[in-house]
Amino acid sequence: MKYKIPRGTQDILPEQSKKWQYIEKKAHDLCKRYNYQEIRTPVFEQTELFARGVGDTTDIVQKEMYTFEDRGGRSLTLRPEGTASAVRSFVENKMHGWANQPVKLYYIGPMFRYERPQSGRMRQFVQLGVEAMGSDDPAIDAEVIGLAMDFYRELGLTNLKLVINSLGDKESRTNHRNALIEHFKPRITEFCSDCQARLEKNPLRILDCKVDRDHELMESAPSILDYLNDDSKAYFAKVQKFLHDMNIAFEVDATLVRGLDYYNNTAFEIMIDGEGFGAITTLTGGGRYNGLVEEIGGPTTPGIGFALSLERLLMALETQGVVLPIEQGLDAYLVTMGDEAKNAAPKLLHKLRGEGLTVDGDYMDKKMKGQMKTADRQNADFVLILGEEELSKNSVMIKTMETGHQELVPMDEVVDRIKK
RNA sequence: GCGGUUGUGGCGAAGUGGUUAACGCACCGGAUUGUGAUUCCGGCACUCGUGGGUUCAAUUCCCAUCAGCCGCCCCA
Repeated sequence: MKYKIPRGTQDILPEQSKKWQYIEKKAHDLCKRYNYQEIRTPVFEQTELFARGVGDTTDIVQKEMYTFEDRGGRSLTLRPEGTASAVRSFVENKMHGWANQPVKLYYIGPMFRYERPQSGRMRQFVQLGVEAMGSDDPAIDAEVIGLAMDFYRELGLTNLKLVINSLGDKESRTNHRNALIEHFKPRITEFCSDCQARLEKNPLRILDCKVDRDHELMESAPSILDYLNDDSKAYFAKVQKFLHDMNIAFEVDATLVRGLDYYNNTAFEIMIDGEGFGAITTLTGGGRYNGLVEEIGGPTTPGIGFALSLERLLMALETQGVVLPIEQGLDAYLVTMGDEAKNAAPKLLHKLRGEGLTVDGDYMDKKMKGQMKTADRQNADFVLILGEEELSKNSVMIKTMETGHQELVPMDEVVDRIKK
């Protein structure tokens, strides 16, 4: 084969795209109920936006971006995530001046990261992202988390685990980070090579290392929760109270770290339990990013949001055997015999479709038997048989496929007959 | 960026250094000249991911490369 799909991408074929349409519609409906409005931004942005927004020490920026130069010499990047774009648009369109605050936005669209593909990780993948900017009320943290949980719940997913943590403000984070380095550094050689690399890069990650989980220094390591200042502590307590009030189960994990630089205070992940799901169990990641709008050039504005992958959602639905209520099949299939009937087909099909019916007919010049077989395969409720006999009586033979019963119906009663 | 594993028709899957590359499913045609099941009969791979090498001869051996899958890192 001469041409192949690019690595880490996929064609979503009709059988799958039905599911996509279903979950996308669910997302739109749910966001509407929560009063979040859709925003559509370009799939590429100035490279600098991501370097600045996502953080130039992150893996995403350092080694995963699709960056290219356009003919005008501008450095552009296919978006690796959606928050930076949403914030850019917030600032550029001066949304901080909008009458309704906070500004509550969502988007669904493809993101791009240059990584080695594996289960649940593609180079092009689709995220549903939700962002609320302008409020630092802990109630909106709970709202955003609740939206994500509702989305999964309404689609029928079970065995979900909500994990939350507080990363504190910038000062708390720096202090904690230094404490961690001090804690591990003297004996870092006792740890795996990954952890040794993590020490300077991201010491927090040492805490959830699978290799060294039983090392005695793990238990005694300083917890971020002990480094929160009073405001951060009170804020985190409020978020937990609201989640509790909303009857949303969660657990606090002081080792939960998010990989993007912009997070502070509330951080959360929604994970899935269960066999056969592969190594990647995080379905949703999100958190608060109070410094980001300012970083991008806007006024000081708090924000919180999350992103979830639709591919991973579909995988989860698949492994849990959730069947989505997707309609399929035709209302009717038109079978014709003879040239005269064949010539009358377009007019009849067009009329039926104009009445809102899902119908199809033969374009492969098949014999009657073949046409019947096609109708059966396509799950048609009715077969409309049109031959010389029917034409001469200005009628159509309507066969109910399930029962096999059939009767001759005058042409102008066909629509009513099928609709009921 | 690193590691493991796989690559034969639309799909699944055998196979061998040398004559027509099994079989199953699907599909197409016929038996049934106006009817979807089943059954029976027939059809359906100038070719074994791609490129190169070894050989009289390669789908089979060697090398490279690309891709899929799984994992590490990281992330949604």
